[in-house]
Amino acid sequence: MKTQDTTDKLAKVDQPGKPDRTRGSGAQTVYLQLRQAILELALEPGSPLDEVTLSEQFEMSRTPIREALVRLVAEGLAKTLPNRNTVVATIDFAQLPVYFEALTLMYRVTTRAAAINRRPEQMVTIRGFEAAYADAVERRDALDMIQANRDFHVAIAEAGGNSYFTALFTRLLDEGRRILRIYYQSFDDRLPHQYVDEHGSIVDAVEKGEANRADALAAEHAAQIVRQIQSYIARDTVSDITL
Amino acid sequence: MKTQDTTDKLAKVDQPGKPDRTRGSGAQTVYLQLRQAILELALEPGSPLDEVTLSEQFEMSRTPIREALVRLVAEGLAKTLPNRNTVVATIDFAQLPVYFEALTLMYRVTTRAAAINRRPEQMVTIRGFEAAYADAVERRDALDMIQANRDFHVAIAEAGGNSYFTALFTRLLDEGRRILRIYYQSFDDRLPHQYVDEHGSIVDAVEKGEANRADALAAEHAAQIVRQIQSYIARDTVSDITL
DNA sequence: CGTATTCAGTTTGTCGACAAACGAATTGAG
DNA sequence: CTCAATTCGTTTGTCGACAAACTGAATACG
Repeated sequence: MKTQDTTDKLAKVDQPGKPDRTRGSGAQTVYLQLRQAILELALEPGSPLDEVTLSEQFEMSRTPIREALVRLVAEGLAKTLPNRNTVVATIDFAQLPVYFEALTLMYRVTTRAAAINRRPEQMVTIRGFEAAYADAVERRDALDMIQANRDFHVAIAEAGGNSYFTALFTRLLDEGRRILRIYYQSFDDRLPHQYVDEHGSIVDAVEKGEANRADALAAEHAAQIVRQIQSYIARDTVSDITL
Repeated sequence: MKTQDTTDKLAKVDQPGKPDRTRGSGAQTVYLQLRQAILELALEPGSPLDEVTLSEQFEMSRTPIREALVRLVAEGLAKTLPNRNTVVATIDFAQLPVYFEALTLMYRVTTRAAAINRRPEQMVTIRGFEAAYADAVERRDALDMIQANRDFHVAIAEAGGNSYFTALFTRLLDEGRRILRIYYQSFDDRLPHQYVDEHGSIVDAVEKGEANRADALAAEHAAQIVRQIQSYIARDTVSDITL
């Protein structure tokens, strides 16, 4: 993405040290960028993450690159073949039911907890992301929808106050972006509007502290999403994509 | 008493003059050993993980040490202070309620799933760990109790077939070893025997595929454990341990 | 006497280099 | 012409070195 221009080098002769990059930021930068690229499918599942190539692209040594890769592997977003190379983690469609099961439970648990533990200032944040989602739907911007939807539910989870649930939920939602991204490009506009309404109901239940209702609404919301993705998969026979 | 040197805590058994170790094993070895030491409280929470010291102890360069530390940090077992050093993660007793909440839910969910998805050969494994736990109770070996109890429930979780739940549950149980270890040294022998009975009931429900009963039993089992730990904490006013 | 500053000392973050391990291409035998 | 052994090239795993950033003590200044 960042192509080096030789004229730049010549123009910057008077600067002795070239890469002004704060000390601890190397690995962190690479980690965040790679992570983003993987979740956005800019890096396809299975594509190799070559250390020397990356070190050239990011204009730094292999060491910070390596640290970023180790972190990604620990997070499950990449996989290292010993003595060989590291590749972007593949999406295993056979594990989708299990993924949906976990996702649904986390939807329910975090929303229920939020209804019990929410504080006023957290509701402001939640409402902000709710509006952002509605706005993205209005503009039919699928990417912003995904982002705002994620932020909305993560905010609810944080209001729930259980960091273990929040962590798992966040990971599930982020991992889901790789699936959702396919999904969100292929449906009509009716569903996002329905989700906006469902978000409204959830916020209402959370704010009023109605835990059981919040739980039920979250369950239905999750079921709605799962149903749509499943129908899309069934429709297009993506089953043989063994990425 | 706070000035413990990590040297004696990680006694190196390796002596013969050949530092030949298979290529990819360096970082992995350090990671596993440090992880074990942290979970066993051989490395106290808050104690520093100095890279050069560790590299001397393990007789290897700082690079594999560093990779191990990065992994531990990613897993939440250590924390890096930028440009300073890395320390063993502290146990935050204020987060205990949240921990118990997550632990209880995972007990329930994994046991329920096992009752639905278990296969015969998995029951064999489960019964094996069940016996191992009973045996450890018989021998009054607290360490083996912790280990067998963990293996028992992880085996059940694996029979449940949801890798997301298994992963979170495993992490919770392992993290819990740091707490359980204190706990298991301080109670009378009555409770472990009760746990043996509860394990028996759970296995029975799982084997018969009675999901609701398995769920309820797991919930009660978890509540029992939580109750005991809480009473222990209340009894000894450990509240000011700000590790 | 208290506060700000300077000056070591220590530990990390990053670098370039080298050799092991593995896959692919090449060669040789049947 | 097929298949096995060998060589070659590429990528990783590990190493030692160096400079930056932070800590804490010692010092100067009000």
